[in-house]
Amino acid sequence: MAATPKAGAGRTRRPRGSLNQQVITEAALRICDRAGIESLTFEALGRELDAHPTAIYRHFRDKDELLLALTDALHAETTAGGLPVTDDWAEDLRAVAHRIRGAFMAHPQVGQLVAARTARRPHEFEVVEHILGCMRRAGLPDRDAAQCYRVFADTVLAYASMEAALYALDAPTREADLRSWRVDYRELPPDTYPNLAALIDDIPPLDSPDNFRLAVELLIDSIRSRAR
Amino acid sequence: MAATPKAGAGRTRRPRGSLNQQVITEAALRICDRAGIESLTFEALGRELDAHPTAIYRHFRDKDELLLALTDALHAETTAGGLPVTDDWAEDLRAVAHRIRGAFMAHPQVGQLVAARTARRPHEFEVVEHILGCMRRAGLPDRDAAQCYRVFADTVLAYASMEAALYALDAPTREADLRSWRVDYRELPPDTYPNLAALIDDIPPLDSPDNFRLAVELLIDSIRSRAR
DNA sequence: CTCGATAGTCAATGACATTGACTACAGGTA
DNA sequence: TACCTGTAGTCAATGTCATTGACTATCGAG
Repeated sequence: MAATPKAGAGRTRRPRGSLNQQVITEAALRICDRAGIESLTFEALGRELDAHPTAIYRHFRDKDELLLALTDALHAETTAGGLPVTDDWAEDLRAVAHRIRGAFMAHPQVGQLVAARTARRPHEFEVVEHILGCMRRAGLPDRDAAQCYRVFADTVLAYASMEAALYALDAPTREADLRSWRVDYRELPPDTYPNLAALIDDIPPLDSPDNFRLAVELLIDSIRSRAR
Repeated sequence: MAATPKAGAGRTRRPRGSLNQQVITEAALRICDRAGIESLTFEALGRELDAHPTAIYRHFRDKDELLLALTDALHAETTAGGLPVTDDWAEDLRAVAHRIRGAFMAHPQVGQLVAARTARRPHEFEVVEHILGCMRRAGLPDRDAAQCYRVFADTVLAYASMEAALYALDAPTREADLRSWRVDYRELPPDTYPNLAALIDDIPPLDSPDNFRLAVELLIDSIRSRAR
């Protein structure tokens, strides 16, 4: 029965204004979430949209441009509904950091792209403005506020993106990575690696959410003491 | 004149034991440094080694395994000659962080892979041991030392990898990314983005080496105060 | 000297992104 | 109403890759 031909089961040509960056981006996001970034092909997009694969090229110059749009969608999700501003700048920094990580982990297949493709897109403006505000409210002078913004923001992006990458690995590979810590590291000679031997049981797993939390706290603590 | 046929200009079959993971990895590194990661194809590797492209498959299961070997080579370069241990744990942490970044920036095409492919390989053991030692010398109790190790190491890897990714972009794309900050951000409405308008001139460029430096200092400062 | 294992070679194969030519349709104009 | 015209959607290549299975030369053990 209609063995999935070109563009929809015998369907007619796709109506004229029915494709745009928005619907294509959403379809791409669905494919990534469902089947992984390596399944995001023009072929698959065509199927998802019930359109001809190359119809995408009328809306994105190439695949890279589509990927950039996906990362921007993540930033949009971060700021959706507005970023909360309280009278506690540290709490606000914490909140925005975890919101960024949340968006990345909700779509890890896309989140892992952010570190590789640093492009700054429209939806990031709001995050920049927000974090800058926190730094000023912390009491940092302009120069320091600007520098700490850059470092805080980029550290959060880099860390969250790396965690997303781990989370995006297929199960067997990911398991092998984690196993390496649980097993291989325990078999090293204690006289060559004394610290490792002593602390191996205390080292948090690679995928513990506490790692990101601690990273953020360390940064905030430092910023606080610099503000004095 | 011998228009570069298959495996070397009419050369005979490659001698039997002449290929191994070592020489292949080195050839791959040369190709990445010279022409970029996207030029690292089996075809190109064959040319570089004067061997048949598929000869690689006798030494690496697939391309992913080769890429993993490349990231391990970076860790090897980090620890080459040993990591210096002084009586100042903070200085030692600083040194190892910048050494990691140095290796990544020396081979940015490979460095950008590390965040995406978190796999821990043999040559990283030494780095782990070293950083753990610093944390203990800082005076942190075991549990804290282990947690701070995890966060410090992963932050450094993630940040350095992200910087490598920016540095690995082709010149036009990279220039566009940087331009976005110098130009686009200046055209935003000041009433919607007051902090951005006020601090735009103080924000360090995306590619300033001071960013990484400051990130490391913030982490070290926090670790120091936790050790008390 | 013979055999067997295996490194190196070779010729497909199949998945993709990308391109250039083609077609149909919407909206404007006579 | 009929005729343009630009452009979104379609289609059929093309070229680049990684990967595979079969083939062959070579090394070392016996």
